[in-house]
Amino acid sequence: MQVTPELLSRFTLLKPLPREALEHLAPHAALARYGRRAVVLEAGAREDRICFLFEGRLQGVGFTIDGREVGLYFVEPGDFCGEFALFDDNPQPEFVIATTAASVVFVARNPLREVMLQNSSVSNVVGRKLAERVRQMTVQRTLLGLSNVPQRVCGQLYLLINEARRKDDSGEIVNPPTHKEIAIMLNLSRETVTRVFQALQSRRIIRRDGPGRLIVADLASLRHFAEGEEEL
Amino acid sequence: MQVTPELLSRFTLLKPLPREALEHLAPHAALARYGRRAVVLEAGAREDRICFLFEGRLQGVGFTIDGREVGLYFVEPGDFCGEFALFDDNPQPEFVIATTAASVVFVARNPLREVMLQNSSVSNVVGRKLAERVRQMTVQRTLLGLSNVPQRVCGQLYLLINEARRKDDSGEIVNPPTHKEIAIMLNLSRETVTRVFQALQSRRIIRRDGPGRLIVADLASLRHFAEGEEEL
DNA sequence: AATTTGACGTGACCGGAGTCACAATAGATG
DNA sequence: CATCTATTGTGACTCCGGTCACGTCAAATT
Repeated sequence: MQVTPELLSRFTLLKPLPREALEHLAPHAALARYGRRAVVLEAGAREDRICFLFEGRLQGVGFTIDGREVGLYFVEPGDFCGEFALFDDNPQPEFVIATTAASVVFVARNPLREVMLQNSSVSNVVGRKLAERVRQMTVQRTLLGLSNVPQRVCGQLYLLINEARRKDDSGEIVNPPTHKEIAIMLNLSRETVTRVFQALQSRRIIRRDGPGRLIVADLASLRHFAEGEEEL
Repeated sequence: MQVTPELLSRFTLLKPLPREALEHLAPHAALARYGRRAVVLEAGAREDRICFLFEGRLQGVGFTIDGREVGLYFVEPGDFCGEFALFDDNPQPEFVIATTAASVVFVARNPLREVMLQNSSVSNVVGRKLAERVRQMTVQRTLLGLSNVPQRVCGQLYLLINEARRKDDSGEIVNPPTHKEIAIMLNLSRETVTRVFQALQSRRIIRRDGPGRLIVADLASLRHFAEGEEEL
């Protein structure tokens, strides 16, 4: 499938690039579609391409030795992943899996690396991205440190809203992760997440709105619980 | 305190730099000493310098809202931390604290950033470092996913040996972290770590050798426990 | 030498999250 | 429409790691 420079320019990372650079990259780019649960990037593989998400949602996951899944982060449209390949030849540390049907654009590693070196803006963006990733992981790690489990769930919900749009006192999460996915992110059992959701729903703090929309009606309360000022 | 180019060249990041670059950086560098438990980098502060560790050991730690400490990583001599400042102006995400008396060299951010941009090797090393950091956090996160707690402790011990030198079937950890510090890394209580250590000691798998040296006598067994092939 | 501090060790108790088992939906698929 | 599968919902039981409350010991500080 042919990828046009215009398509590439829709990704935030590549947007600031001059036209020639995009035209240089386009021949080395390919579009791909994945179904739910499909593996987009494989852990341990030395990937030679970077993955830009066009639509859908991806999740980075690891696996413990005993087979448990470990959720690491989500990738939203416009964003990219697999950027490690730009820096070294070490293998991809984690799997990236499509949590919904998704279409992605792969850009070959070496051309992109060249562009990056010549274009300090890209270099900066990728660096920032990595730094941002570390920050996010730090926050996530901090969440895991919370001994109060409902608090953890509320904190995660709050983070998810941050990533999406948010209004004054309410917010919504489109295509929310399933309970199981959240559980994996937070090192919890699926049932525990369900129970916390039940508690939040009975308090009118969150509410489902059809399939694929979760409405947070009382953002302030959610934050209270997330910050542990109130026990659930 | 005056910092010489020679001193700077002892850090792996700066070693490959040409002499002029080091001389350019030296005037913007400063040596500092910290006592145990002192705060080297403050979370939330917009640091304008990068921290190179000369001797001692540092630990990156976060704090949850309810005041619990969250251990993130260790910094060993020759390594550096606070490299976020090189990429953006966002605040330092976590505290960096001296776990032992430590001496560090601070290098001002802007000169180093200039050197980095002109010197793609440095740019690469810093990028690799960040990537490595993400990998390490991923591994650490995976450890936290283990439901079996003794397994978690063994895994952490195994990681700590990796970082230090290791022989065929035994290894040693110099200046091992305290039980409390390990507990913080693994989201456990100090007592639990102590109990696991007791179990490992009674099985002759690990052994203290005076203060500041922990000997792993039976590395194979440790790995077995870490990989969950045997229950503790 | 006396005192303080912090690390390590150990038992008893308890709460809360995991696990298991099952039911009830909701979505996908033919 | 009928069927199958994935997600969500709920109860009962169990277990294990946190917490508390000590005691011991070595090192640092006076």
